Amino acid sequence: MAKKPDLFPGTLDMLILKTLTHAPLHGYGIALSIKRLSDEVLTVEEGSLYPALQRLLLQGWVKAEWKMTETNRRARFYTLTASGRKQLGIELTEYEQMIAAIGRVLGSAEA
Amino acid sequence: MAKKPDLFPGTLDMLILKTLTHAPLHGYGIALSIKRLSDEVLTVEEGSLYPALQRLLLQGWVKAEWKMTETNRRARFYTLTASGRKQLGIELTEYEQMIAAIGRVLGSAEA
DNA sequence: GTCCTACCCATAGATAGTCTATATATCTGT
DNA sequence: ACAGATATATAGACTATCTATGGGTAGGAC
Repeated sequence: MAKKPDLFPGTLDMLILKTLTHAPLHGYGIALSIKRLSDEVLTVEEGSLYPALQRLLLQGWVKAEWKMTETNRRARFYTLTASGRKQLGIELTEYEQMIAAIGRVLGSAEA
Repeated sequence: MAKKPDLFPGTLDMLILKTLTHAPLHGYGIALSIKRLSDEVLTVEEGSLYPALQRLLLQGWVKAEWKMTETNRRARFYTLTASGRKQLGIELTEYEQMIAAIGRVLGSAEA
C-alpha cells in the first residue's frame, strides 16, 4: 500500500468476481466497469488489477481466453468459473459480516 | 498482512479513535472494547495495536499518560486530542463514502 | 508460599496486497 | 504524422497487518 489506497485492501478480488457475474470482460473493461459503477470513487490501478487477475486465474476462480474486442483489438477476456461464483458468495458473506461489525463499533454510544 | 486479516487494513486507526471518544483507555482496554462492541467479530492483535498507537501518538491524534487501573496495575491511558477528533471525522467520511461505493458495485445488476 | 491466570506493554520479522512507474502495441480521429 | 484512448503486463517500493516472542505485575486458588 503505497500512500492512500484507492480501495480497501482485500476487496479487489471480490469486486472483480462480482463484475464478471454480468458478462466476461477484459482487464481494461473490468477497471472501467468498477470505476463507473462506483461513480468514480473506486479506481483500480493497472498494477493492482493484473496481479489480482493472475491470483484469480491461479485459484481457478476465473478462466481467460484471447479474443477480439468490438474495437478490433486483441484482449484477454476473463470468465467466472463455477468455483469462482462460489468463492464470490463466501467473500460477500465475510465482507458483510465485517462491515456490520465495524458499524456496531462506530455506532456505539458507550465503550 | 500475514494470512487473513482480522479486520480491514486501514480501519484500525479509525476504530481506535472512535473507541477513545467514550473515555480514555489503555491499550488492553481498547482491544477488549473493540472485540466486545463488534460481538467478537473484530480482533485486534497486540502486534497491530501497539504500533498503531505509536502512529497515533506521533500524529498527535492521541496523548498518553501512565496511570493506575482499577485493578491496581500501571497502564498507559490514551486520550483523544482535538486534532484526533477532527481526524476521526475525516476518516469516518472517507470510510462511509468507500462503503457506499462498494455497495453500488456489489448491488449492480449490470456491468 | 507457590502457581496459575488475567492483566498490560512492547518489538522484531514475515507476509501480502496495494501503488508508482515503465514498457509495449494498436486503433481512431485530426 | 501525431495525439489520445484502448489494452496488457511486470518490476520495485511501500506499509499495515499478522505471527511470534519477550518482559513484567496483581490477585486468587491451593
